[in-house]
Amino acid sequence: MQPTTVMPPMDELRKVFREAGLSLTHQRVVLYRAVLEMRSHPSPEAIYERVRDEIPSISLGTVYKNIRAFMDAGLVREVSPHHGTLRLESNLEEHHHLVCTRCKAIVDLEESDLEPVRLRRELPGGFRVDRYSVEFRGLCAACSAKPDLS
Amino acid sequence: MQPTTVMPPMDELRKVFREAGLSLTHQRVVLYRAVLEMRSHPSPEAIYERVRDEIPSISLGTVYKNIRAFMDAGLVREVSPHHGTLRLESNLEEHHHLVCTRCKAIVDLEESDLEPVRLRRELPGGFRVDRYSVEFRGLCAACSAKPDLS
DNA sequence: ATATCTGCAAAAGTTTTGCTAAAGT
DNA sequence: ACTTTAGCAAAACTTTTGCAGATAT
Repeated sequence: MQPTTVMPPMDELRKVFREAGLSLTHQRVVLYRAVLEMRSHPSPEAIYERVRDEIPSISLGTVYKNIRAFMDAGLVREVSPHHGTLRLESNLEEHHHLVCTRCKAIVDLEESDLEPVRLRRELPGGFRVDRYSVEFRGLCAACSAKPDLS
Repeated sequence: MQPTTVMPPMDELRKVFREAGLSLTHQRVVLYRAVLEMRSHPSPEAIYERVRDEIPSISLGTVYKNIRAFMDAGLVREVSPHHGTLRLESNLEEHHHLVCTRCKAIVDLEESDLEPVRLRRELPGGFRVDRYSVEFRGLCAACSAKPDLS
């Protein structure tokens, strides 16, 4: 198992939430713990299903609101910067992406722009890789020139 | 500019579409050319806006249907394998992902599982990279054991 | 002539928002 | 007491689907 996030005890949770400006509700504690425990990169729906065992009356809206709060506070992250709407590419060659997290612009990098990626260990059992690509996230020139106003 | 996809002449388009089992409609030709020309990894909405200059009566439904047809035929690809629903992660360390394109499972690879990624050239002007990660796409053991049935 | 496609509208899925009562500080 | 949150419902947004008339083969 990877040495990832450890379940924080209640008094540390209190601190984490206070620093994030989030008040400490039962729903929030259960949701946060669920996300830390679930190693599967869960969807909001999956979290909702899971948390309902503990709080049957919780609403999906509450799940979404808290996920957003956790993301805004930097407690969790979303896996893909362009979830939400489909983005297409016609470049079928192996290549990589530069992604602006602000304006969602995507720019291709040619495969030859990078040294080949090399694994140091075997991949987890039986996974068959078709292809890989490297995603560089950051801010494009235009967005990093503008003020943040968030 | 990258040596990406070149605009195919009409008789080659005819061949491409025939091999994909797609009949040659005006809308389809205009849509396909639009996707090849747009280097911005466009969304369906962006393609719709663009194509409306040429075919004002085209419907958004037709855009979606043809995008799906192009993707199924392998003429274009979607940038992210997990668009459509948000996926969360609580691992805030630098790491990489193994993604099953069939069941959408996501597994973390530790940063130390890979040799560091090295660039051979400067990035396009002014882009500020916050972090990068490598995404390996393929089939997990369970999915590659099952038949395709698509 | 037959199969496929377009446009339109309805529907399904995902996420956000507004409101009031409830809970946290 | 005051502020923030939960639950609920409505709404917004993205994508898919069903169908009748139009177009392609």
